[in-house]
Amino acid sequence: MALEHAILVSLLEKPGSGYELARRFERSIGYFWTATHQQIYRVLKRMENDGWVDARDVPQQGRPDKKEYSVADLGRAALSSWLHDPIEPESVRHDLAVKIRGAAFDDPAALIHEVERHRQAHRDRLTHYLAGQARDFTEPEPKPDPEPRPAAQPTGPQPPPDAERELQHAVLRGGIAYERMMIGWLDDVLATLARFGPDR
Amino acid sequence: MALEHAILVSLLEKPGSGYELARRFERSIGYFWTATHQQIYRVLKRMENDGWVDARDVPQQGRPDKKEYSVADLGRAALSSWLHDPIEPESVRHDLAVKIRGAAFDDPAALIHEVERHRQAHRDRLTHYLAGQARDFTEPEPKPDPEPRPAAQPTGPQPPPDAERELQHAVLRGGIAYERMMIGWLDDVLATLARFGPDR
DNA sequence: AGGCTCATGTAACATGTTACATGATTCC
DNA sequence: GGAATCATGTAACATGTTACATGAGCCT
Repeated sequence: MALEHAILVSLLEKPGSGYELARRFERSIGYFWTATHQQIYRVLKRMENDGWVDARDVPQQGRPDKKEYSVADLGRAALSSWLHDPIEPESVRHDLAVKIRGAAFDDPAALIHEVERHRQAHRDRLTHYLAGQARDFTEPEPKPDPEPRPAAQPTGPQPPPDAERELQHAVLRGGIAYERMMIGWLDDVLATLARFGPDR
Repeated sequence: MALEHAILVSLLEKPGSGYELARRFERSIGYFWTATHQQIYRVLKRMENDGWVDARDVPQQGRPDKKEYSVADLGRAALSSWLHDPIEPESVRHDLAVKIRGAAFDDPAALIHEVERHRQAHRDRLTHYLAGQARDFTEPEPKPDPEPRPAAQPTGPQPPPDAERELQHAVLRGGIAYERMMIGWLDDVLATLARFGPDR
């Protein structure tokens, strides 16, 4: 499983509390992974016990204190080892595809609204991703980091600092490609469903 | 959850044993849903208890007997009701995307082989889908069913008989679009990774 | 006063994965 | 004789989901 690893990556990109992680999993990380706060708190506790992350209490004004987590050496090593382990290419799970094949035994036309809803959701996500891309990845030259990184971590190899940004962009382009593909396919499905009108 | 519904759809398309279902989940149904035989046996047992499916012992020559399941009226009703319930558009989970973002904190070039492996797996699947499409969906006219369906089931509306085939094809086209998208994206990722060579 | 956001959690349950177990037949 | 396929299952464990719980402060 990779929830732990997704958390490690997110904390390496920026330390934060369980709550903040949960929010990120609704946004940028959520492009390719989802998790609820219950899951995150549970896993985070285990990771703390295993020494993968360090926690530090951060008092705040006007807000409850938070525990800010950051990646410990053991966590960094665990991530590195996972990165070097091959994983099986997963197959997708599409509830909607089950519905589409199931519609043949019910009323195909009744599915049109559902498919249109999904199409709209994918359009919305695409719009959101494109906005994010325009916001974060339009500068022709990556701006020279005005404040250099705190310090090079002691462990492991150190890729150039803009690798982080470039690879985030590559993943975002994947999200964009996925949403575009889905919109196109759902149009195809709608055209197919339309051929089985309500009274045929 | 939709494993039960995926099983119902598969059994409506053709009755079969748990073992046969498990095989189908590695093939056609597996395009959009996966399940191991353990899961299938467990769920199938529950479905039988709930009266969603009927089981019938089929003795075979040279092979162990099998329990052939078929969809009962209650199961058909359950499927129909699920089809009419809206579901949330799911977000994807891509281990590989976690790895790609994680590579920024390790050695990006070390990921190249892994990404190439995945690209190959998607190419293989695409080839397999295209072969299936050529095999099953090339006739310009759907062949007139020589042996008409056993009998119209008593429940629910009855779409035209080629709806099943057409909708299966639409789902397969989705699989094809997905694999093509992934291959294109992984090429993009490879080009990005290549910019962070082993000795930069 | 009521609802929202920030912040962290417990408990129960549903699903999914991995390992193990059995036994017949067919193919090499 | 050994491996693969057909066929069905149990048990233990890991993950993921849903519901519930608490409490401070901010906004209207």
